[in-house]
Amino acid sequence: MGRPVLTEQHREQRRRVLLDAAHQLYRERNALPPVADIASAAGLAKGTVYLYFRTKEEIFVALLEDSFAQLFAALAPLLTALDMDQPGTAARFARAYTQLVRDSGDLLQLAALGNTVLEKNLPLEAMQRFKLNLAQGMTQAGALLERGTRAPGWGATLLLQTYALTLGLWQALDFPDALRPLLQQPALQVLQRDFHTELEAAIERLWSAAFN
Amino acid sequence: MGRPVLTEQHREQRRRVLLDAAHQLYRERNALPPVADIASAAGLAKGTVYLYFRTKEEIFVALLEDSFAQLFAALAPLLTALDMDQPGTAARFARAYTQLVRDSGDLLQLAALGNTVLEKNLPLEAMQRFKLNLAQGMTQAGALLERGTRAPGWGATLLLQTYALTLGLWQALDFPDALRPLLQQPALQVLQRDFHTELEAAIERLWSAAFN
Amino acid sequence: MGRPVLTEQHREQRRRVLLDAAHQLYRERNALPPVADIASAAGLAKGTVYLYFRTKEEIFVALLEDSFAQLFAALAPLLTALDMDQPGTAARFARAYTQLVRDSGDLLQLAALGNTVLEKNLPLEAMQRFKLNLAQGMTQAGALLERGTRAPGWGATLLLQTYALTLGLWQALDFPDALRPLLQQPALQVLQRDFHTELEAAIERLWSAAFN
Amino acid sequence: MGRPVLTEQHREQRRRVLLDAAHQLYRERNALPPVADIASAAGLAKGTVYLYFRTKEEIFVALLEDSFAQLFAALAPLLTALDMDQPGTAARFARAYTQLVRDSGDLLQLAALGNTVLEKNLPLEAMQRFKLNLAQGMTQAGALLERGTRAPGWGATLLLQTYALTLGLWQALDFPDALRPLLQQPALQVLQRDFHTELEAAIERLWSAAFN
DNA sequence: CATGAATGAGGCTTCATTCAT
DNA sequence: GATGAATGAAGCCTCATTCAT
Repeated sequence: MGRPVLTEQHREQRRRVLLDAAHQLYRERNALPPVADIASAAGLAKGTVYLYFRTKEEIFVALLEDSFAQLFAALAPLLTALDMDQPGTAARFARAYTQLVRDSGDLLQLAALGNTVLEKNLPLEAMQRFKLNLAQGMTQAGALLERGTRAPGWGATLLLQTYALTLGLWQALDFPDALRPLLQQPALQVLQRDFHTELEAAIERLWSAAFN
Repeated sequence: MGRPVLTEQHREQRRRVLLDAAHQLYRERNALPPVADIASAAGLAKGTVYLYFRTKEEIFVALLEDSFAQLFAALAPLLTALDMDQPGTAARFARAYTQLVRDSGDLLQLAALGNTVLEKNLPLEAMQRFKLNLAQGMTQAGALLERGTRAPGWGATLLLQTYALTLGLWQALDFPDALRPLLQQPALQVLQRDFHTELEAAIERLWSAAFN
Repeated sequence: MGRPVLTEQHREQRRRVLLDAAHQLYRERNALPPVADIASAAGLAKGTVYLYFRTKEEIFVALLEDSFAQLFAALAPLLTALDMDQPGTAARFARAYTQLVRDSGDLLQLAALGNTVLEKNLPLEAMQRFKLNLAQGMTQAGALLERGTRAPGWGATLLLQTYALTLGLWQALDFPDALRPLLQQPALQVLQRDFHTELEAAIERLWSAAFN
Repeated sequence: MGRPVLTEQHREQRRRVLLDAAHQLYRERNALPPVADIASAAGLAKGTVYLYFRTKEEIFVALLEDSFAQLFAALAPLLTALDMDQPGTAARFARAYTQLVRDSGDLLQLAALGNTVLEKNLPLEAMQRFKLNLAQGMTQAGALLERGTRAPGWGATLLLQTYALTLGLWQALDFPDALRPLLQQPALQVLQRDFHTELEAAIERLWSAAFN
């Protein structure tokens, strides 16, 4: 009676192809590309996209979710291994964390779209799932930090602050390419810093307060 | 020289009317309103808008600049009065600062548009001016913090981090209205916090590390 | 010969299921539903629909043919029993006919689609068959009216006029649901009449002229 | 302060150009043409169409309203001049009316779209206006028929029936071009009649009953 | 200066139909 | 026969911006 059940795998593959194409185009253009372009970059027809995503925005939230999932996955062992009784916890975490962020690709770029662009045309359910995943990730990672000796919620709060600092710093220090040349001006000194360097310092500062 | 002065005043008035209309509409709709709507809300014709702003986005950057200017203006006396030799500096600042933010209207909402929406269609010069203002504001306010006894740049850095934490936290905790009902779910606990409360705690933490 | 029979029955069953589903959805939405919806309402797959109908429109013409067949089937005994020598023939027919129409479900709604929507994408052959059926129905029923004493074609003509009056009246008095509330306005009085009441009067008038 | 008030005239002109273009295309294709085609046929840009009509469908209702207005305008003198005390009223009206219909262009073709196609995407207000106009036209023309000696509503009712018969007959006798060749078949005799001839006969029958 | 009519690029989404399995 | 994934044509409408008056 019809087709075998290769379906589920196949479906996942297709989604992947589309996500990769979208990701690629997003990087190139720094803006949500038209669906037509995504489709053709994926070697599929325009209509096919809508078999896998209900909305263009849903594609990008999916991308964002992937990035977050990866980040949290990488964060877990890091937090587990973190020896919080030794001095220098903050510095050690800041360094490792910055590396994670560095490896996380366009996470921040995508995340910055979140509140403004993506929410505009996103099926409610998709938005909800995204927020739930985010909350869950923070809660679980937060628990790893508490080690039973801290007040419940302490870890999640610290991670929330960490995330906020990261996202905000990225936005403050990100410049459109066209503006890059102007960065030379001394008056712009505060803003012409290297994001990752600055991130490490900021996180260390935040965490050092949390571990005293 | 009679003409230009009158003209200049008039020009400023017109800009103001347009900015107010745009601001108002933005608040109502949570999205950049069409130029036609801004114009008619201001009691002007569509084409007139372009006599005062080159781009729709320029309107909103102007709004953003205003907000920042106000914030920095309010920040200066606060920083000047801040007695950094007393204990509790961080807490005192956090409290006062949170109040400023609370009073600053839609600063954050607008600021979140920055890197993604506004930069997309902004005359280079406008973008540049905005970044310069921001940098200058931070540098100057930062100097107030240093009081000569700190390394140059120390204050600006702290303020940059403060700003980043504020902006990022706002984005993390902001929910589209449509999602508000779902906030009840316990799984979303981490994200269902009150922004200003959370902000005060985060800033205090950040600053407490800076003052040890 | 065992196979084809079973097959033929089966085929007829399938068609029926699809027709019923289509009919149902059409009533609910007042518009030709997407094939996907018809299929799933029938518990079948989209592709399957095309094993039984060449075109979406063909489904609805089939529905229409069914309705007409029923109407003519009910009309025959009525016309046969009609005593045209008695006075009041027109009134008696009008009453009985209106009842038939009332019982005929969505015949008119579907019929109104005919010239505009359905013809747009209908295999020529299907359109032809439909028109033939209609013509035949009228001719045969018309013959019943003539009773040999009238000129050939007289009956069919009267029935054609009867049908036309019915269809046209339905369209004139049909209002989209969204407009229903506005029917209160006195200016709309002419159009806010009950279709069946009006139909009976109109048919009686038409027929009374034919029987003098 | 800006533009003179040539506007209103100009606006009317533009509407006319668009309506004519739409009308023309509709005749050619027997289907609502794409807005892009209407625009280019009118020598205007696509977006311009939406300065004059909110919806594609609104264009066609406007066309329909025009046709009706013309028909009613022509009907008034005809009804006024109609000597209802002479015998042969029905025949005289039927002849004159049929001529009006013949001259009315695509009125019927457009009218047949009404309940099905047009209502699908029509601003409520436009639909309402259309129905009001129609009702008003019938009511006023109906009053002319009553000459004070008939029950109020009698005339409007007769006209409603007249309209219904006209519209329905047109639909019954209209064949898509592709089917024209098949009309030769004797089985289709009932339906292969000339619309205007048939209309005159039908109207005469209807009216002859009304004037006895 | 101010106007607002005109422009036309831009982009999403729906859906009938096909066809490989 | 049945399936449903894939296709890609089709078409509406919005809106920033320009420019003739």
